[in-house]
Amino acid sequence: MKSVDTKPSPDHSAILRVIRSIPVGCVASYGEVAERAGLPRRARLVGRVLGEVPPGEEVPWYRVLRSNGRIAFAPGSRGFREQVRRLSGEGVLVVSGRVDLARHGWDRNLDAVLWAPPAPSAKKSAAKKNVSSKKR
DNA sequence: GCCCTGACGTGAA
DNA sequence: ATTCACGCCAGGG
Repeated sequence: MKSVDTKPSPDHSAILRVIRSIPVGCVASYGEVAERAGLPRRARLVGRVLGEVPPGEEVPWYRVLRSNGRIAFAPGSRGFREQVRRLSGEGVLVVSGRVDLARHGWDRNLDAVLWAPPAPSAKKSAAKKNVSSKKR
């Protein structure tokens, strides 16, 4: 036997390693994963690798989304529903196939969360008595 | 080896 | 918010 074995590509394992390290309840974009794996601009490779991951592997593939927080699968498709289900199961809110990265993003800037942005509803209702009705 | 496709990303119109 | 054009790169035909 010379070289008929599988492909232990370092990039491949690096990507899986990063994905496996995404905390529960958090999500990351393909681009982020690629970057953290030392492969900047290789977002597509991340998608390809995930597609090759055999079922049964302990890889939280569902925590990986597009850079805009949208699920990569076509809405309504099998994978789409499965991903929504899994994310919801971890407490990640998914609205219209989309996740609020400022809230669940792994790479999110903590300032955005700790500083608490001004009430966006100040335009419609000029603060009646309940300043915050959503978030938290 | 060339061409097309794709679990992507970003900037511009 | 949407659509388009490009950039990137591994596979498959």
